Amino acid sequence: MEAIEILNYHKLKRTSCREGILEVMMGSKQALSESEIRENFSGSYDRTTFYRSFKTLEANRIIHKIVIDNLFVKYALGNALNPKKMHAHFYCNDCNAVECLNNTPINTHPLPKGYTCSDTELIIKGLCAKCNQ
Amino acid sequence: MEAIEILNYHKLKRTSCREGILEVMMGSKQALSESEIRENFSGSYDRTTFYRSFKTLEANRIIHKIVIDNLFVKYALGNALNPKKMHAHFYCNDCNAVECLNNTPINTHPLPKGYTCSDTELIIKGLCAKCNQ
DNA sequence: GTTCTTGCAAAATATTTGCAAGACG
DNA sequence: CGTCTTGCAAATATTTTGCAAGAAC
Repeated sequence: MEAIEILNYHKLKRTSCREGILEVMMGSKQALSESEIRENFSGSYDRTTFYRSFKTLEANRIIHKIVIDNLFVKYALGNALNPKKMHAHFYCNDCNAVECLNNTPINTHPLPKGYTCSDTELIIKGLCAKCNQ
Repeated sequence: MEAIEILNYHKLKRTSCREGILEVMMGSKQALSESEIRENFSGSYDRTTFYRSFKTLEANRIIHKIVIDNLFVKYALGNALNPKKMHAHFYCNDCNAVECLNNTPINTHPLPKGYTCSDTELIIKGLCAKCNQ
């Protein structure tokens, strides 16, 4: 799926900022921060515009946000076919990379009486293959 | 264990700010934010001092930090006997309360080849018993 | 042409740092 | 008394908001 198709599908206006963000993200295996996306960007946009674009894309479940402690905020593409499917995220303590672990299932967890769960966030921290050498 | 004992045990100077923070936290079943702790505080301290105190207490594993997306940063007492033991956190979407789920085990999760895990963070979001009524 | 998006400037917020004064042990 | 802690002021960083101009459809 191309960036433009995604925008059309969600009935979002095709602007070069949104299109560029999606292209950068589709070209990366890792989650990217606002500044990382801006660095890989051909055009030049105001940060405000980036933040607003992220918000729109997130509201449409095209991308999702991952917050590592308070250190990093990164964004990753959602699974367009199954946007609600939960998945775990991996954070490398060494190179700070963040990636989605689509094959790591999240088990259901027992909760105290009367509690209900709507969502689960699992962040696994450690060292990625490169940093482990 | 009293606040002063905890400080002594970790060879930290007994200052009224640290002592007060620990007392407020020991009196709460929930994780508290910097501002919530400051509100429940008898004395009056600079925010800088609070942040530095949190940092010291966290470095000594007396408390730990829980970050909910980018919305809330809260602190909770660690388990003094077993500070490294991981546990899950519950976040209530309605009342924004955060609490430690000490009885919820965190399973080990399969990782890609070459990856190693040093820590796991699990945040379960939903509604707490009160907000579920 | 109407509605949504952008850029700019400015505000809000959380957190950190340097430095001198003060408290702890 | 030496070291660690505090308060103040200021810096940093991130994100949000209002408003007018501009682009999309």
